[in-house]
Amino acid sequence: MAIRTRARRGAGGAATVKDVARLAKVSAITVSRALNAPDQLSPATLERVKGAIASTGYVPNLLAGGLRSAKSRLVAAVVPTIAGPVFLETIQALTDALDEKGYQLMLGQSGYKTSREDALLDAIIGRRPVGIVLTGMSHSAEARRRLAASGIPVVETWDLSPDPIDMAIGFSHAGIGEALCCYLHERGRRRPALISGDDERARRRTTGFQAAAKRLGMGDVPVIWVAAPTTLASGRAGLAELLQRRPDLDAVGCSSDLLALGVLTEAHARGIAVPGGIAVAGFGNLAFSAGVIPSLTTVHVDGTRIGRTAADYLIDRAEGRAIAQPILDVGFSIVRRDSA
Amino acid sequence: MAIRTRARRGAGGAATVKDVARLAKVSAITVSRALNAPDQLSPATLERVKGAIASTGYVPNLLAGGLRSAKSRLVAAVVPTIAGPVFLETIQALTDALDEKGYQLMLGQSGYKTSREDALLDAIIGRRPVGIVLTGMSHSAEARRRLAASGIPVVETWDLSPDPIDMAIGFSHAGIGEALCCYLHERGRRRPALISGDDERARRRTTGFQAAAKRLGMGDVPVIWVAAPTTLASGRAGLAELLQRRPDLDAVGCSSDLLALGVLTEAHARGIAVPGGIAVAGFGNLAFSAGVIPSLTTVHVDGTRIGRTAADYLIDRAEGRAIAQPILDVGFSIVRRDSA
DNA sequence: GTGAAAGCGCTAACAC
DNA sequence: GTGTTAGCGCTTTCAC
Repeated sequence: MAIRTRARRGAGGAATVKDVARLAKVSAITVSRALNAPDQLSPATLERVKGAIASTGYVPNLLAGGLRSAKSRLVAAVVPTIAGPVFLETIQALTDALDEKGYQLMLGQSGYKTSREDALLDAIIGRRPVGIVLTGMSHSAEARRRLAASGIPVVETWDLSPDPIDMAIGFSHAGIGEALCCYLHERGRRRPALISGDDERARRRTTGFQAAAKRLGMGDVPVIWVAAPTTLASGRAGLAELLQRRPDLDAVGCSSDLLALGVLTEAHARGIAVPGGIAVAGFGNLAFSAGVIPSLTTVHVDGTRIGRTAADYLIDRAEGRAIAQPILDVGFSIVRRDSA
Repeated sequence: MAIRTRARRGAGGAATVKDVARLAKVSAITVSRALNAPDQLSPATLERVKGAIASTGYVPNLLAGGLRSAKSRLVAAVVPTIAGPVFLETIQALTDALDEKGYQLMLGQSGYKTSREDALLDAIIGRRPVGIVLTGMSHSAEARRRLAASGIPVVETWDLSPDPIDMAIGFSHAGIGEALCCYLHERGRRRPALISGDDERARRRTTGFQAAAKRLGMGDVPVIWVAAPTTLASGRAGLAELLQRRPDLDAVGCSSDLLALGVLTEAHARGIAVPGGIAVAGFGNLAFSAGVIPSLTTVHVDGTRIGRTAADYLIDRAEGRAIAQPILDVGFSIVRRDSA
């Protein structure tokens, strides 16, 4: 009877290496090798072990393996919220790229509230991920310190801070604001206004736009600040308010395509021609932006590339390879369409 | 020297219970208790241990803890793709609810391709999560078998299959199709058509709609099938094609709000009045749906409730509580707006 | 090509 | 209240 002690299958416990080993008449380590280094085994043994794995339904416990080998094959990503459409491409690409290489993604939301950020960090660091991807997160000094102290590779994305914690893949938000302002100026617009979400990155685009406007002699640019996440409704309300403040405006830059769609909608409701009366530009190049009438001029950022590169960087680090460009500017492009 | 052997701080290794224990002059288990059962300790010891934790920067290794206690505090969620806006609310609510109770989310994408589904399942089961949330996933028989064999609690969401693997939180897709058909019929529409994504759940809504139409004597309902993910552009193209097939149609039901926005756009481009000429209805009640002109009649499903309830169910299970309603119908509602 | 022993970092079980 | 011992399931190391 004592022999059957470990055969506690079905009683809550899953099959372990030992169960498989016993069945295949090999040692535990041979089972491990059948999965991690199959070419170290003779074909015959390999076959026998595989059979035993199949018939026991054995699925290796990655907690145990990760503990021993100090390789968790887990990557953590933190976004402010997943409900905004902005970072989805990046997360999608990240998950896919990780999956291809046998890594998994753990997702955390910092949710614009700093209070829980520390608990979230502990939960992440505690799982000893091979890397952490920070996306659109404005982290406290304390958070930065803890991340650095943890020694876990970190990639900050969707931004290019002057002194990243570790690695960074992003672009210049101020640069986008400037570029958009110049774009509108070149097309003859002289009285632009902005509708912007109140998150940090949108704010930086706004500042960039205003600086460029000043330089180009377009004077002060009125801004409507709306609470993130931005919506179509706030875009409509924003245009309405802007028209009161400055009835002669000839261009509206929006910090998201959803806001821009709101502006298009409100303009249509009021009989204002776009781009005849006012030009409208968005940010994000969402799925609907090409299809609306008039089609929406916007700023495109390659979120997929950001996610995929972040995965590559972290896996390279995990596997001991050097990163050629730890700070990578992926740039952006203005997608010229009918609305501006 | 031998005494300092374990003090490998900085050399890649993070602080462990032992490091903290040594510093606080207690045993390892006392450190463990300071974190997991603080009221079992005297205030003085607790204080000392906390100080040691702070000064070592100790973050418990959850892999080790999870291995020993067989409690991973990890929940896995699988979605077909995160890039569609449909499941976001659910994932957001799930993450938030888990976070509140000290659990984390691991995210996987089945990506419409069944091939990698098995590898994904192994990666998930291998981490011994306390539960798995399946969202909008059409799983193979083999996948069902493996999940059931794993003994891990499973919640299937956004659907109500007749024989769930374990638990289910969703609603009837066929019921939505029927309800929408009746809604249009009541409003005097007699020649409806559909534009539908080709995923399984959309297909079920379509079938429900057609069955109801037949019962109400509206004859065959033409359907345009579009590839998932659905876009505004495919909605525009869909309406164009429908008008060729059936120039006298008076209502269009869409399997997503994005498709419906495409239909509104195309109708506008062609000078067709909505709802005067044709009525338009969507599905999903996305952020923009209330704000467009005309505002979009659509079907609302409480994705937040689904996510939150899924988290509750799995945590209840993990902590040994019974689930009163393992199969929960959260229903749906038709949001009556201007377009229909 | 295969195995035995040891131990990753933590906590359950049982002392005291 | 606190400590000792053992062991979760795996893989590293060294042996043959």
